[in-house]
Amino acid sequence: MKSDLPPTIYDIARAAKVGIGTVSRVFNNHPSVSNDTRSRVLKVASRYNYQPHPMARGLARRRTNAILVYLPYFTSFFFVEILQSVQSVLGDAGFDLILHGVKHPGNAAESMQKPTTRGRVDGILFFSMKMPEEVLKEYERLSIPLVFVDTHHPAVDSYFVENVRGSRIVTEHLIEKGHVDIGMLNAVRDSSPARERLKGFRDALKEHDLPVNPEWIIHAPPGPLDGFTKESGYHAMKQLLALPKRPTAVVVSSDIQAIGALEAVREGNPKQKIAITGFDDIDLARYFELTTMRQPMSEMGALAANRLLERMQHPGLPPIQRSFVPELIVRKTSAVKAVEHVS
Amino acid sequence: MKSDLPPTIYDIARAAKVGIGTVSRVFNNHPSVSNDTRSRVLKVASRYNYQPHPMARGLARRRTNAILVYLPYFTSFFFVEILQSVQSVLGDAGFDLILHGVKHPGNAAESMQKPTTRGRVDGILFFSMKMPEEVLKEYERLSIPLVFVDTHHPAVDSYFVENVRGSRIVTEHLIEKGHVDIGMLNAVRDSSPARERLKGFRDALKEHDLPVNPEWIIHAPPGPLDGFTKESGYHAMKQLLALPKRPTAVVVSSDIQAIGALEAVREGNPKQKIAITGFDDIDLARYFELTTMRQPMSEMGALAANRLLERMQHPGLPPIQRSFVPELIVRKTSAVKAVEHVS
DNA sequence: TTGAAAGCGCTAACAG
DNA sequence: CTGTTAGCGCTTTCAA
Repeated sequence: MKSDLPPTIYDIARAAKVGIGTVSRVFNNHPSVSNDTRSRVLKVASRYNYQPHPMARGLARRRTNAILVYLPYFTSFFFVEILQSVQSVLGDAGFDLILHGVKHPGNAAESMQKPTTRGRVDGILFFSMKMPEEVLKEYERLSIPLVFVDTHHPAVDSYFVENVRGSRIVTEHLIEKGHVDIGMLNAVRDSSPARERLKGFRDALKEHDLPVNPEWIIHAPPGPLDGFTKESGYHAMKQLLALPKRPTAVVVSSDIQAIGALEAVREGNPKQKIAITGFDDIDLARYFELTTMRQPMSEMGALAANRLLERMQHPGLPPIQRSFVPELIVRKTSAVKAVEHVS
Repeated sequence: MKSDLPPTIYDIARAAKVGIGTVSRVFNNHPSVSNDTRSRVLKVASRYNYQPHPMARGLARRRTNAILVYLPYFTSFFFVEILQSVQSVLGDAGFDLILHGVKHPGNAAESMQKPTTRGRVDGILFFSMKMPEEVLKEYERLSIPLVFVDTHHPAVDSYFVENVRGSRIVTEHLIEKGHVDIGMLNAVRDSSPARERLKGFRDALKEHDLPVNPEWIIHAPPGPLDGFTKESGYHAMKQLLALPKRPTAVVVSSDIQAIGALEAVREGNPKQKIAITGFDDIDLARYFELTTMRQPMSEMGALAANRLLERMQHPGLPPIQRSFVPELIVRKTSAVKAVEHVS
């Protein structure tokens, strides 16, 4: 006797004296069911506490009602905020979120390893990593809806921040403040936001005929989170402070690193203060009075999630590229004057 | 012609000239397959880029390889840290994580609403909320493995922090510092950690024959995250500062609230400083030099995840209750002396 | 409007 | 060691 197993559609059908097809129709809001039978089925179902089995349903219907969120090890503040809005949008649409944190964002190829992707999800939200072309091809072949966030590719819906532009904006802010000797503390060299932010930095200096001192550009060594960590910022700043000649201002590639850098400065207690800027405007930034570039994280998350929903409905849509220009938030850490250099 | 659909086990079987049973065995590491055929199947499979369909597999095998993580709207720092270790343990064991953030932790009954729970997951990790008895009963009836974290129930594996004890410890710390007029800024009144922490606070005062001034015990109004927010702490402290007679020290029910409180104090700039303590020891606490009670978050997460794995293997296991005593971390915010009260 | 039957893609006996 | 077959629980024609 299969006593305690959850009830199946057969149990309900039998108890309601209808065919399983009818029960199915009721649970799928199919119009052609008489009100009478519908309510009868519903009553029986609720008495039995019946709920359609998602796996069986998924198999038959060829969809899972789950979407995969693929992101770099999800410990960072940045993602917490985005995830929130994503979950809100997708959850309301009746989708489950399957989280997949990638330990080392370098090889996103891990993605294809696990069967997770196959018939398990209806769509994928892919964050902040560069997807290898082969992997992308594979997804396309399987024609599984895909949306990029904080990264981009011409063939895929992409929602991202204009890093180059943003980085140029903060750098110019520093220049306007009178700084001439400006350095940069960057994340891991081959991370793409890192590269873009470096470019923006260089562009700004070049445009203002300011020299780029290679000694003042410090990249994080390979490590967790691609160097977008407090520790990385801390060490980079230590390194910078150890230099005989130091910049008066430093552009840092993320808030979290900037906070680490701030700590290093505080410890080092140099007589000449250093202006510091971050990137992201995470919650913490406010506490540290950190001048930074704000990224519209929640907005990006929500838009991307909605786009994924759309694309799942209409697979043929041409990919769109939506970029956001980050906003300069001026706080105290960039208020350091560059006096000694004004001649 | 079913050209572009993902290959099924039949395609592989045909191409490798074996039965589907054999293919299945290969993919399940069943021992009784000759090395010869095994490698042949594997080769064909990789050429076809075949991957077993999780839904079909789940249906046949009666398990999903996914586990549900059920937690209060997952924006808080606390959970980010726990999630990290959970994902690590469960991910390594080959499970997917389905995240479910509850907007209003009050009615965890939402849990049964969505079909999510039914055949979609093999186990559930339930965080920081009190689960209604009826819901618990339902889970038991379905005999779905369940583990509690940061909450507890005698019938369920529970990993939690001893809030009463912890709260008493910080309070005593303040007392030892010479404080006599001590207040408490709490979360929403009916949240269970809030209640427990209040009890610990009271116990400590009582034990030391210190008066409990009801005016100095401020509960957060109903709101997001049960009042475990910066804003809640900020407002509570404002309220306290507005009082004619104020305590010299305040026990706050979480770090994040304490940080809000700190901000209120800074703004208010009272001549008489106030000692403040938090609870949790989130990352931020260090920056604010906040004295607090550290909870072993990652450890709890990992242990709970492992326990869930165990329980899924051996459903009969008796429930265990594992409590953790938080550790007092003394920093600057409690270093305020209570001079005026020493007679 | 409804029931019956044929899959969805896979696993797990059951025979060889 | 391997092929065959009967489900897993549901959706979806196809007739009635």
